[in-house]
Amino acid sequence: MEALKQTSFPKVDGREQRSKESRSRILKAATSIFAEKGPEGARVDEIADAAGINKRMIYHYFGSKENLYVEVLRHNYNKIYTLSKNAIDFADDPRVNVARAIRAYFYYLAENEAHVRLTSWEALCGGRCAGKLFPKFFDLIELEFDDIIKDGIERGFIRPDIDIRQVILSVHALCLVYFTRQEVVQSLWHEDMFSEEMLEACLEHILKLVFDGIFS
Amino acid sequence: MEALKQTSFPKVDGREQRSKESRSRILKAATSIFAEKGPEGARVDEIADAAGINKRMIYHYFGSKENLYVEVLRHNYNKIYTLSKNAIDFADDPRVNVARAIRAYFYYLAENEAHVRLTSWEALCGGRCAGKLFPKFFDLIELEFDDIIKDGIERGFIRPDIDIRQVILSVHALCLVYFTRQEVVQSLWHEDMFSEEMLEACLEHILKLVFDGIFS
DNA sequence: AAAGTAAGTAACTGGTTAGTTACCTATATT
DNA sequence: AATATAGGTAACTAACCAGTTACTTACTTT
Repeated sequence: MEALKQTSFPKVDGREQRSKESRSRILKAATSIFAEKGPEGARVDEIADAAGINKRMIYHYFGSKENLYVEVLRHNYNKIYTLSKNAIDFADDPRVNVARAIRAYFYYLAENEAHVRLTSWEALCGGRCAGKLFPKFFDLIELEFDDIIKDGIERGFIRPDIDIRQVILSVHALCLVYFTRQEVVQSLWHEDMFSEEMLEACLEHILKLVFDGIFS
Repeated sequence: MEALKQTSFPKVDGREQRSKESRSRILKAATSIFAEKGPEGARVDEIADAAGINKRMIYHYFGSKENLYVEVLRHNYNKIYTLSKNAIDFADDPRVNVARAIRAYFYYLAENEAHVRLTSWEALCGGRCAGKLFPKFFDLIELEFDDIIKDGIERGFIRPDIDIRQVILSVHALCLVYFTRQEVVQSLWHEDMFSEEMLEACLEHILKLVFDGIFS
């Protein structure tokens, strides 16, 4: 490997590689610590420790704590944006489409605590970024659902008086609440949640509610 | 008024009165600043300024920032606890009961931003208090709804396979989301929300969803 | 192999903040 | 009127934290 010293093939463990690794270690550590403590509570020293690098390097790669935070958010929004872009896949029955979309979102939240917490901090700390820098996400969701739901209304599956934006917000709320309001979940169930069966039961409840309501 | 110097009638503007007023001014200022900035972001000096008293007095009346925060939370939970205790009022139609309960909760949230934000901070900062100190609230709600919904099931208005806890959580989620996720609301509606008509439209959507779902 | 450059370190700085101290003032009791 | 006590103030302190400086190490290029 010492033979590969041409310009186009830098040493495998060379500066460039280490640099990239440092940058991504910082971003990973920052994601978990910003998610845990929020943009105010997170400490630059703690992020540096968790990333196993010197604090100076955070300023070298990201300029400031604020900038690092924005980068963490961008990463986070890109992830779900890409995911939902690729999730579009039309089936015949609009019920199947809606159910699949809800299921995908619900399990994404269940498996990405950092996403849930980062957006929650953003919501509380005045949406310093989310709303302004990454507004595309809900535009996409709206467009996506628009197609599915208009198709459903045309074919008589969905009530024509429905407001798509309300539906999106409601589904958002119904999925999110299990992960953002764990004190409430705890105080209602008095036991540990989030086994595979429990999650599936919650999702099923959401689907039943969206499809039929609670009244018979 | 200077004549009323007996033991049982202290001077109107005496120490006791001023003391009580100071205490409640601190509590009021603390509520609004803790709600705005959270338990970490709130500054004791800022609370003192807002209350128009010296910082020393906060330590005199409440001992510590943490203690003051707990007191603010206790106050907040007592308020809604008392409110929902008094809201029980059986009508014949379980639909009327459920609709009234949802309406009351929705408008309580709309009119009490501090409550919405305080519980949101609590949810994120690890429920240092809410879950442990004030678990009675959801027990009460559960008991209350339990009656209403069992009555509804017996009389064939409500689907018998429904889990009451899931219903409570869903209603909680559906009402809360308008006030906790304003970036999402903004990015869906692109306009200022929360006029009287808009609020009523949102509530109507929630009721329709709970009563019938979105499918026809 | 020498020079240049980027990665990395440790120790520091200036500003902020929870909590304290020493002191003053007004009210209530004797 | 004298004394005790609770309400109130300003200035301080010890800890903490974002960001910086001056320096060292190691890789890459010539």
